[in-house]
Amino acid sequence: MIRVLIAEDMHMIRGALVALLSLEEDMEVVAELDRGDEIVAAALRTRPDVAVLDIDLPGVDGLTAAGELHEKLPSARILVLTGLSQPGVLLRALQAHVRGFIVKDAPAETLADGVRRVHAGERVIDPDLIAAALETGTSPLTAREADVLRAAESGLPTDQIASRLSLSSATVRNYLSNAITKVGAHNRLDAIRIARNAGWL
Amino acid sequence: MIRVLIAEDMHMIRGALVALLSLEEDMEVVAELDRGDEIVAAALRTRPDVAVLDIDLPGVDGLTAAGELHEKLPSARILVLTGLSQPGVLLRALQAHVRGFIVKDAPAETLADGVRRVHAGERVIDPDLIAAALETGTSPLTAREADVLRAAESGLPTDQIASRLSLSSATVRNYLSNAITKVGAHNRLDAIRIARNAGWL
DNA sequence: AGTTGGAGATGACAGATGTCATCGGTCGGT
DNA sequence: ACCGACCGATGACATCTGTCATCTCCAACT
Repeated sequence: MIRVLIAEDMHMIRGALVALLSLEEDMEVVAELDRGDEIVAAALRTRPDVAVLDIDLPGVDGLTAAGELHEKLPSARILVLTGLSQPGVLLRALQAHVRGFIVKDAPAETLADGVRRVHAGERVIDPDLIAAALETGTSPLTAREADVLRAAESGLPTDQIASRLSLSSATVRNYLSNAITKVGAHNRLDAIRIARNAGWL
Repeated sequence: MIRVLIAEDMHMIRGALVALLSLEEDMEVVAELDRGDEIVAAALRTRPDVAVLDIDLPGVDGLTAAGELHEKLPSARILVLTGLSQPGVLLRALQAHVRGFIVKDAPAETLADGVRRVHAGERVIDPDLIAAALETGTSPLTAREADVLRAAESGLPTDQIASRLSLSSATVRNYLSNAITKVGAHNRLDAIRIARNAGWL
């Protein structure tokens, strides 16, 4: 019997995924979470063999939780489940000792299959995603450039981004200019879109 | 036995929802779709009592499909399932003769329950969503203003938006300026974000 | 010890963006 | 026949953005 922990923020999807896994004879869902910051505690209590984590969770995101979980309970194999396929995210996931990476837009059987294979010690990663990740490569942005882009996302003008990050507004413009050039965009909006799709933010 | 059609683009989620509904004694999933433009044909073939439609589907979106379906097969009651809760979308849904509106972030039982109630002729709408919709009100944007905002979304500069819509670039700036003022934003990026969240695009 | 690269800043400049007043045309309502 | 609302356009203006050259400071390599 494979003991499974599952973390996914949308209740209905989570319920549905649990229903899906419960149909399998050799699996048992031992914990259901809707936030990232409860994962480690729940895992220590329920000792799952496999943890299925969504990436964007309230509290802390799935990848951060994955890193912590690997430290505190190395016996639990981690399988990440993600909606959008952002290549950059895959690299971060691998650094967090994630063993499997499945996109929600895959056939339903893939999940149970992935759980079994990860439990058996295999790595499970969508080949298309590997290709995309290699193509996209690692993020060209420095930490600050990424910070500024993230702040720009909410539509704030340059000077407000500056005060939020305690920077000079001229510096903010420089970072934005660098970021725009690096990702090959024409303006900040474009840059945000590109960086988001690549998973660099 | 309630005959259910289900349309949702992410395979795994769709599979999971089907698994969820199949657990109910009084329901039967008679059709599974992953695109909006196949909904009507599939419905005419399988004659479902209730159609569960996701909003953003490839082909045509769920609401457009809902309108068509209501015309071609009025006996099918429509239940819309959506991820983000964008108040503006609810209004469009009601105009498309949708009988129920459920967000994915609701307990799993809500779905089966919603299907049953819609089948019985009731309307099923999340109370929080109704409140949000009333607060947000109807879109303040004219058709063209919305067009321009949508075109601006991909990060194109003003003159390229203009040529794409066959407008003068000065006109584009006027529409953008109007839109920015109407939604209470400070620049185009801000306006896009606000309009998206409200479901006005 | 020297070099490289990131963080942070300044000043100058061109071009993009947002605002405003104003115009003409069309269409639906009263 | 008239009014109002939307579409489309122009010109002028102020401000915001994006680019570039240049500078300091600091940490990490070699």
